[in-house]
Amino acid sequence: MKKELAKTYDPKGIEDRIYEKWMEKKYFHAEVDHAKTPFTIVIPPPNITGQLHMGHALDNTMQDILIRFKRMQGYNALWQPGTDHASIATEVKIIEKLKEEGISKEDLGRDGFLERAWEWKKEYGSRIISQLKKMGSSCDWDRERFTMDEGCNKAVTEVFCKMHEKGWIYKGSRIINWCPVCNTSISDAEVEYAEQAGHFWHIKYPVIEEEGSVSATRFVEFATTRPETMLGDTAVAVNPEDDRYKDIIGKKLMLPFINREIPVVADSYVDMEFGTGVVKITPAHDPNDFEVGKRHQLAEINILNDDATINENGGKFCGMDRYAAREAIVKELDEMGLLVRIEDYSHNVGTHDRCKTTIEPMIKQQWFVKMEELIKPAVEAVKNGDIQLIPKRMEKTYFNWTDNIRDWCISRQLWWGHRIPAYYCDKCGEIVVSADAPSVCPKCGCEHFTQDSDTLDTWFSSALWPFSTLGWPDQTEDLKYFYPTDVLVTGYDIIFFWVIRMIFSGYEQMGEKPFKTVLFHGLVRDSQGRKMSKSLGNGIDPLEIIDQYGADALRLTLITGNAPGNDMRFYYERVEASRNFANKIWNASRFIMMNMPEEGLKVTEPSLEPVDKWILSKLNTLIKDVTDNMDSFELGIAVQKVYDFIWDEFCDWYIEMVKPRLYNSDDQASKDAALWTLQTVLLNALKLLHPYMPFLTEEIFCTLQSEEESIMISSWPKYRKEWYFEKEEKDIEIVKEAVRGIRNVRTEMNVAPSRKAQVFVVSKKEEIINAFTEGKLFFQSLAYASEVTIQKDKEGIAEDAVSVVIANATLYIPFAELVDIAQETQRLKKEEKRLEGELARVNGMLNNERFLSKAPEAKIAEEKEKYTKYTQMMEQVKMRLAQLSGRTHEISG
RNA sequence: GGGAUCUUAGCUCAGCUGGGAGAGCAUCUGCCUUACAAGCAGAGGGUCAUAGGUUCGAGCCCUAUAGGUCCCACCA
Repeated sequence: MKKELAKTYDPKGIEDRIYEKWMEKKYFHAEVDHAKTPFTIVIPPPNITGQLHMGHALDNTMQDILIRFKRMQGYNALWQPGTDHASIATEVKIIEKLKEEGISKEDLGRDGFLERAWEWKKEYGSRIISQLKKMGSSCDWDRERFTMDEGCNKAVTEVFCKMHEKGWIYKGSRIINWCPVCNTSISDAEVEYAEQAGHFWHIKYPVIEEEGSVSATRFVEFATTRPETMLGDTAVAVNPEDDRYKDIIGKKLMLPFINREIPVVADSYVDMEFGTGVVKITPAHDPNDFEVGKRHQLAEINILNDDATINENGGKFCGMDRYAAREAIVKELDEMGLLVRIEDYSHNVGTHDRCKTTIEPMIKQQWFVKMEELIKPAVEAVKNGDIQLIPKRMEKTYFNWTDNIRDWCISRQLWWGHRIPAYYCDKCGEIVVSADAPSVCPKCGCEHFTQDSDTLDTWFSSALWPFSTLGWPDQTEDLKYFYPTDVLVTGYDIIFFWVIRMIFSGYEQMGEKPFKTVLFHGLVRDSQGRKMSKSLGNGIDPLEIIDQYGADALRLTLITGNAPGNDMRFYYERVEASRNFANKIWNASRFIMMNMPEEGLKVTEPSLEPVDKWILSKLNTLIKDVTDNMDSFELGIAVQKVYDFIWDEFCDWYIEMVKPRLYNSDDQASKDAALWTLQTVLLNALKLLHPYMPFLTEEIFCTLQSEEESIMISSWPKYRKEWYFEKEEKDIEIVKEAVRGIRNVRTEMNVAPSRKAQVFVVSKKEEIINAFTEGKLFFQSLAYASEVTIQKDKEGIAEDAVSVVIANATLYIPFAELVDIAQETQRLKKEEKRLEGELARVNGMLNNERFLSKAPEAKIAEEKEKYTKYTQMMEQVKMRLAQLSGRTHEISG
């Protein structure tokens, strides 16, 4: 039956309809099947608070391409989807919403708050999923998971208890990063350093003399960027080698306001060259000072409340905000004559990556994961290639982190998240870590416990994602079959947060890597190269693009011309180009369908003509190249090749070349062969393109091949020996070159297309003559030839014919009127010059003995061949020039 | 301070293990040729940041320099 398609491709309506069909047919669903090889990808779970942004769009397009590719190749492809509870991000959002209602989370209480949080999850968790579906993502939605669902919680608890037992999870008082706004500790990875303009306050403390009196003349001067922390100073340090201060080491200073006597200690941590060579030591509020304090047994005095106001240890500044206190302290120091000077100073300040609040280092009891041993297999795996990072340079970033790893602070003072499975005896305070609340205290026998109120860092559960989603800690069939997963696709920005943690968790819990390959992509930036962000308002909504241009166009845009790990800029013009390509394919398909017989094509073994063999051979090479590229994750290169093939070779050449055969019904066999080839090539090209543009390819495939139900479950094309046609490829390329040559001179000579002209081909070479004889027709349809005459010499060709020189042949096109000989001469001279250049290069190589002795045989042979070709072309150009010059003389003489 | 990366056509970027510089968009010229003007045919445009080096041969490898971007550390 003849199929009708609309004149332009309109993705609206089509995409949703097709996606629904795929869902209904359960094509995305994967079950354990030992007859097939699994190919697994776990999705980087998007936040339940999130909305689809360009980063997701890119990330999911890449995954979908790989999954669809492998599925078509016959793998049992599983794309495991799910969402992340994103503890802090979500909690902040919910608090904001509560604030609008005029209530705080404390008003609701823990249980009430969690109830609200689950409601939130229910409402918004599905939003991002439906948006992913719009992209065409072929995830197995039957397996959708959530990082805080029952199974994941079981996994988290299991890991926590196991690691605690092993001693790798411990509770301790450490300097941690405290966010006073979010009211929680955060890990080192969550601290973002930002350059801020600040001040360097030069301050001095008076020395306490031998007799115990505070000196009015002797001071020790130092500088600080955070003067308010002086309230917690418990020492001042100098370098032991520093001659300037040797005499005061061991002496005491008087801390202003607090009137605490603090010692001068010697510690090599102090840089003599920097500032005055003196550092005030605040062990409770600075990581380095904390270390110094440990070495010198200094007191750790916390001066801050959780909201960053000064606490009772701050004396009269108690209750003031940290910045207000800073101002007040500086003012009073100045009045006391202890402020030496103020210097402008730009320095890096640690901020919380979520809320951008300046963090305060504080000493707190927190839970940590000991990293020293845990990280080892993760380092080894990447070193020995067990896990491959793409691009390879990401390894350096990876090792940079693993080599300087510090213990991971995993407790968060939040409610939304996995609650720490630690219980404290109400009577004696004994800590019991276990999956369920203990009934009796092992120490005192008390039966009342209180669970740790903290929750875990959200990445703690994401770290288990590759196996928790497959059923771990239960030894499920899914887990045995699908684990380890194959590829992880993600942005390089979460390499520390997530990738590394999944790797060491995989080795520790499963004894096996979580994935074989990590494919990194970069950031999608705006057209000016800026990060897309809410505050800048420069974000482009993928859903709007889909609405306007279709998901396929968006997907193609995100993949084309982008190498792994590189950032890209987003341009509407590029989406338009992608959309145009979709339309191009649409129309080529439409053309083919319009020419198909009503009853469908019956031919099974067509007698192929050279041009059919040529395009099949080209397709064959394409299949091989694209498959190779995709196997090595070169997605951008692969799709570029499909694009070029479809647009240039197939549409601009092949279709144009076979049109006369389709319009002429005299030779049914030839027509059938053309139709068969058109259909075969199109279907195969569509398959190659399907992972990139799933909707369009499905729509055409099903219209063209009504007996097959879906392209996505069709088989991936394979290279076939019988589709390799060396001779035909060569012959058609010669014809193309000649056609291009003729078109070229015609435009240069300003000959209107309507004016047909006879073309003479002069060549002595048998194979050239054959190629042109076979391709005669093409010169009429593609190069405006009225007639093509092939002969061995110049006999009968007008002297003023325009000539086109190609290898082994010269084409002459005599136009009715005189061609401007000067112009024609000039054109040929240009060609002569070009050939001179080519010959000079080839000669340079072939006359170089070192080249001949050292270059590979094949390369030498190639250059020799070129030499012959260019020499022949040169001869013909020279000959033609000589003829024209003779004619010029005739005319002028 | 340490590290990574980039510098290729007017713009945005490809260019895999070294072997005659590419694409898209933009520009110019001609075409509404019965699949497609979201198109067709043609054209112009690049000492591949700079300077050295290795090599028969360098956009690609090495060194240095300049400029941009990013990551890590955080000298108070």
